[in-house]
Amino acid sequence: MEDSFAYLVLAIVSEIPGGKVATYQQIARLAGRERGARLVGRVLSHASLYGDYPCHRVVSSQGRTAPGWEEQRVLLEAEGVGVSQERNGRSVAVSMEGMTLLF
DNA sequence: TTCGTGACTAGGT
DNA sequence: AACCTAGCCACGA
Repeated sequence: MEDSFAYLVLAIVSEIPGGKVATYQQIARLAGRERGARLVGRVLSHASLYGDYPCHRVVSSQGRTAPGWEEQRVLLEAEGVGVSQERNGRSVAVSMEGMTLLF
């Protein structure tokens, strides 16, 4: 298997301090794969198979949370990350006033 | 090998 | 704002 990229991504994710979030692209860059944002998403979708990681602190460039994962929004709010959702609970996004919290 | 798919992005309609 | 398209990269049928 040799998923060195996966381990690298997970290592980076585990370094994200509470209250802050990173984007898939940011992580991809730190992992040495500028264009690998989708790969990061794929790795995180299976993160539970590798161990426990704060994957809820990773959002899209638009601040969008993962599709079909309502819990993520709750977890972020619990850490003090402002989450603004559209009137109808449509798109959920992390508060982006100064956005890009990263680490 | 080609094709469809996905926790992505950026740009256009 | 929502939807669509074209790049993107790894995987499995």
